Amino acid sequence: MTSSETAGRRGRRPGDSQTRTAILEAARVRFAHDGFRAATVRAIAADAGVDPALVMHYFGTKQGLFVAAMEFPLDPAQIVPRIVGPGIDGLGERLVRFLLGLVDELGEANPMLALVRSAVGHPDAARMMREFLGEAILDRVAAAVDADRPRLRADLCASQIVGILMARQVLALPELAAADREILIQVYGRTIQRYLTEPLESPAASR
Amino acid sequence: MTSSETAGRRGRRPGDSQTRTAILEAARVRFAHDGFRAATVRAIAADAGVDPALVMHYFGTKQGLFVAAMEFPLDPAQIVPRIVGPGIDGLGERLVRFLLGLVDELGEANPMLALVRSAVGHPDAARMMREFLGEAILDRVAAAVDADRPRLRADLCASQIVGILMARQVLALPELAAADREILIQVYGRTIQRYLTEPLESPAASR
DNA sequence: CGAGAAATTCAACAGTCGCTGAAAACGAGT
DNA sequence: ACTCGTTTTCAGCGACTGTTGAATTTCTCG
Repeated sequence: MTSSETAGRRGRRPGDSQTRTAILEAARVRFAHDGFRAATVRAIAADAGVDPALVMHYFGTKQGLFVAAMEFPLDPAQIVPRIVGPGIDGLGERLVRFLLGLVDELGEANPMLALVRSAVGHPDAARMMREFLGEAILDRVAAAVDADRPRLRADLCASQIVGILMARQVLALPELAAADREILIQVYGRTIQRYLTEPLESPAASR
Repeated sequence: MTSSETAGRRGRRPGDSQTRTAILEAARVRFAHDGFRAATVRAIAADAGVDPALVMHYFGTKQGLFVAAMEFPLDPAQIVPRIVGPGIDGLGERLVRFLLGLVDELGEANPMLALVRSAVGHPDAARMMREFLGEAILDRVAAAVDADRPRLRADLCASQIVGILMARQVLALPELAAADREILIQVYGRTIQRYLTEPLESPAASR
């Protein structure tokens, strides 16, 4: 792809340099595909048509590259109001619709998928996932609904959302991947709505 | 731990040999902790108090060790009837109760967690997870319920179950880990019950 | 007791990984 | 034209990985 006649030679290439963003894009794809540990600096550099040392020059360490690549393309302060704004009714459906739309839109370079895949065996990624999905989005959504135990409700939602990502993208469950999106939005939307609004039974009042 | 005076010397140790099962136990713990890729043969051997070469002698390859370690301690043909037997009513709750009980009971050496953690970046593990959770358990449970699209319903259940494992064990969401088990059983149980029995809206009847 | 099978370790090979230091080629300012 | 900072590659180091072949000790059976 990036095999012009100047690439491969030593020293700076002529013209404007977009190698930094090319590295970031390649990193997002690789991290989303393989997770933090299995994605190698060498492979990312090769995808970007660049020497591995250049990656270290720009981002210092592999971890630094990971943090830079996970910088999310969307600001939670903008998306949360769009989900919460129209009111409690249909909240779960809007959240799931937004999530599935995001997955389709981001394609191979999906930071959320990269975080999920990396969280396994890389605690830093698990923390980043908690901070983004939990604190930045779901905690605010749950707080907007005026119900008891908003933090627990946010965690319940997170468990179903992460499960959707794992089942569709990682496990590749066939019926789930092939299912009509509107059906998934309605089914999962009702689940999220329940986790946000339904009364959480106390164990004493068992049924 | 396993530092008797005979260990470390060359050749066979005196007495009965339980090293094979010790290796399997250490492998389950390591695979559950770190996943297939990050768990090293050397670390597993060290935990078992054994030379890495002995692992290869018994199991051939790291993949062979993985397959042997994932041999599940429970037979699906025995557990599925216990869940389905009492009837449709309370099915979801029984399934979730069984799952959470299993997680507590297995402790650190949890093959399900090992499969989830390994599925990322190791397609063989993803296939094993699909075969065990999907085909061996959930497909049968969903088939016992007489509803349309049983395969899709099984996948929906799988997505929530995998999400529970990820959220509690991998992401370690604090409220979810601290929550009362009976509450989780009831909340998740209702979700599973819905996925198994509720009508799946058609996209044409979008309302 | 003697022989073969089993269990166990040692030492090492070949590959990959993240990372480093130096050198080369280019762009921009004076 | 000269200099300086930026971009880029090269070559390599040290650590770690799965795996192997041979050597050593013990057990088992006749």
